[in-house]
Amino acid sequence: MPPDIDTLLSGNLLLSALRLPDQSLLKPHLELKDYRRGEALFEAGEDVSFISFPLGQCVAALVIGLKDGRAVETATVGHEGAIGGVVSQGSLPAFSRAVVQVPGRVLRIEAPVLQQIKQTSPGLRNLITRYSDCLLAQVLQSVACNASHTIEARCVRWLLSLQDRLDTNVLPITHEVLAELLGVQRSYLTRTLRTLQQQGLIQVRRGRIILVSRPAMEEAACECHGAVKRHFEAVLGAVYNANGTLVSLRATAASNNSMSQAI
Amino acid sequence: MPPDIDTLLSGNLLLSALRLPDQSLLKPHLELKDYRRGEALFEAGEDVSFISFPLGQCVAALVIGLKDGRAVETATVGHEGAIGGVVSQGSLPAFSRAVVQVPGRVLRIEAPVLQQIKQTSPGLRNLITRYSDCLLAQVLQSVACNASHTIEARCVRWLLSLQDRLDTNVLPITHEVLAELLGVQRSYLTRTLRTLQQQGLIQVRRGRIILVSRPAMEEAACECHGAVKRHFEAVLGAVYNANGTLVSLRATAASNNSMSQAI
DNA sequence: GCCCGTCTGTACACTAGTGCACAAATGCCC
DNA sequence: GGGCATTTGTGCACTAGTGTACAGACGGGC
Repeated sequence: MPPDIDTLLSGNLLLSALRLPDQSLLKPHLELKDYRRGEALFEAGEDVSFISFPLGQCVAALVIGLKDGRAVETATVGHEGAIGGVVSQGSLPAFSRAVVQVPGRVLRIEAPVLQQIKQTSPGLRNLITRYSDCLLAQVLQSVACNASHTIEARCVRWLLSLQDRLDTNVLPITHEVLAELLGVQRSYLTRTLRTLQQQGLIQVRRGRIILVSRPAMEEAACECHGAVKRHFEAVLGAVYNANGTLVSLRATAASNNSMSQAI
Repeated sequence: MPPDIDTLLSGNLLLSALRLPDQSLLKPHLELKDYRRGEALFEAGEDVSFISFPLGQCVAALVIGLKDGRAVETATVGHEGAIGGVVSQGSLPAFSRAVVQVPGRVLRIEAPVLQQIKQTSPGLRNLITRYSDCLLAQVLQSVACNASHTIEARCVRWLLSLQDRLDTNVLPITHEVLAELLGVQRSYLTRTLRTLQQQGLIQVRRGRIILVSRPAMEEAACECHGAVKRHFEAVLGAVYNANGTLVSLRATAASNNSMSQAI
């Protein structure tokens, strides 16, 4: 039995924030797709033909490949966002690779079709603009973070931000992969994770990391996690809550105003 | 004598890439403003009310302030671009601070007015979208760069990217300021600059750094400088050249196509 | 042409993180 | 329930970069 489209839409915070008429405009064009860990949504240099909205637990990342073969993560996108031509509006070559970190499903739409619909829907335009701004904020903060913070703090930040996008405290990732994403040495990361475990923040298992104490993690993380989250709340908080449904992203405080003009 | 508006427009590559009718739409709303080194265009958290187009040699930077008082540069903007609500389209709180690195003049326009004009001008919309994508690319690359490359390589990258925006090889910057922007220790940066001087790449003077051999610098820089530049050329190359005037940004190769749909 | 604040050079002890090699453990598959 | 690939743990030598302190040099302002 094919899943109900409305149920699917509700798996992504952006899509479910749209008013019903806007949702209706999109529905006929949305396509459901399953991704496995490691699969690429698009490659650097390719024209981006689809914009994808991760559903539920699915998490993808924007990754920059370097000459020496490393591939560093630059942004994480889960059910709070969208990936693929969000800023460029499709039709331009992708600068980064998009790869699935946590497998799952996405709803995707052809970029030109989305552009078309945006012409007629201010709500959709507004929503995507707001998300673009948050995506940029996330990346800006990471530039400063990578220039300034220790691997330990960055690692904790990363774990928190993955958990924000899941609803479990068991994070499915190996040291190897995490080290690659952070752009650091695997052996050193193992030692860092050991330290965190000794401090009682996490439990390390083969292929997964279990968060034990979220408050202690937030203490140990660099400020960057909180800074980005606050920006999301300021810019998209009220939007996410607009339809009074899902209040995810583990809202810490009341969502800021500064966006009374609504969507 | 007030400077001729057309001469001013030609000082910014985005503005001068616009077709004449689009330029005419903007002209009545553009305001000329002078900035001194260190002045802020806007502060983090403020609503961004203006979008500014740096003219000639003027260079500004997006800067993220950290708790410990450091302030790391996340993006550089000169006469090839614009700064302030480029992605957010104004009307949202700024996530970063914008500060002038190299003094000069900008043409600025109120964000809501620009939004208004964008409604009626596909060329303007397209241009700003393209630039937004390049800005994002620049920042994405910096995330990976800061995670992976040595201070020496990053420093050389930074010097090159500043020179791209000036037309001189004398860069007006102190070790202190550059170290802050890169998020590194001043004393170590001094040593790094010494090394570069010994290798014959630069000359170090009080308050300025003189590039001696651009080819050697490009050799010593990390790949990031080139990667970002190629993306600018792919996405904006033909646009910058559209009016057949200024061909700046030290074009290395023929500008790529992939954007035949023009602006 | 001298003064003084700012900028640059350098020394030193120290820590964070690299790079590599290999051993040990886990857990999935049959 | 044993075998085996993958993942994790750890040892070690090394380098890059921090943090701090202070001396010296430059050059603009008077």
